[in-house]
Order: sequence, then C-alpha cells, then structure tokens
Amino acid sequence: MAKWLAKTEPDECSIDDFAGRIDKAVVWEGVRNYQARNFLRDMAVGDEVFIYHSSCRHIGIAGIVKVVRAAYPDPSQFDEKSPYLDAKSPVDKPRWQAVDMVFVNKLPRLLPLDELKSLPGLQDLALVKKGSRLSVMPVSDAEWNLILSAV
DNA sequence: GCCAACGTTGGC
DNA sequence: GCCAACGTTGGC
Repeated sequence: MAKWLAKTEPDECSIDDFAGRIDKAVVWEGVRNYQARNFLRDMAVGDEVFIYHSSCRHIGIAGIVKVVRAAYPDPSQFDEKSPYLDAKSPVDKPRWQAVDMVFVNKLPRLLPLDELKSLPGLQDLALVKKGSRLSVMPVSDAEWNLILSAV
C-alpha cells in the first residue's frame, strides 16, 4: 500500500474539515500541476496520505487521511463557476484528475516544517526541498515511519 | 506583504 | 526548440 503527502491550505480544507465529515468523502480536486496529477493518478483505494497545512500560521503535517476512490476526471475543470475551471481541457480527454479521501486521524501534535527539515532521513522528500512547489508527492515507508516516530 | 523559486505561456 | 515574461506558490 503506497503512501503519500498532500498539501492544503487549512482555510480551504484542513484536517479538521476531514474530521468533521467522516461520513462523506472529500473530493480532492483542483490539482493543476502535471507532476502532482501523475501522482494522484497512481493513488489506489486504501492508500494513506499525510495532510500538510501550508500558507498558514502553523505549517506542518497535521494528520492522516485515506483514499476511498481512485483517480477520476476532476469535475471542477469543467465547472464554469469553479476557480479551477480549465476551459482548454478536452471533455473527451480530461487533463485533470481527482480522488476521494476520508479522515483517518489527527497526529497527536502538528509536526512543524522546521522539525521535518531537521529529521535525518527526510532530505529526499520534495516537501523539505527549497523551492519545491509539488502539492502531491509520494512518501516512502521509511519516511512515513520516521515522521510518525517523530511526533 | 515580500520575494525567491518554480512552471507555463507564447513569440520568435 | 529556445527563452524571456509572466503568474503562482509558499515560507518568512
């Protein structure tokens, strides 16, 4: 079972938003970067995903969710009212993918970015690399366990 | 709010 | 195919 990390601005969709709707999956839409899209496409049902809070007061890994529906065409790319509308995406060959995810748990404490940067063994994780803007990325089992043991 | 780093766009 | 200009991301 593969593991992943996904960035989100908590104002948009925080780990608490996941926790507050455990009966209804969150549609992870709006990814508009090809590399991140490819990772989304590789996600399988049951895969676990770290939720990372960015562009906010407390930056870091906040919790874990899991995939309950594998990649399908992101509806927001065709939605005129969505900020994620991509008018150039062909309807018969959509560019962008979404997955559905549900809450698993919050970490006992938020693991801040500066701690993640200081952990030996995470230097290959795109998240901690300077200038990295990748919003969905794979996490190895070793990295996953290291992060959990640092909480 | 600033700004460095990055990905995308579009002219050539 | 190159690359400058531009818009966006995201930490600080």
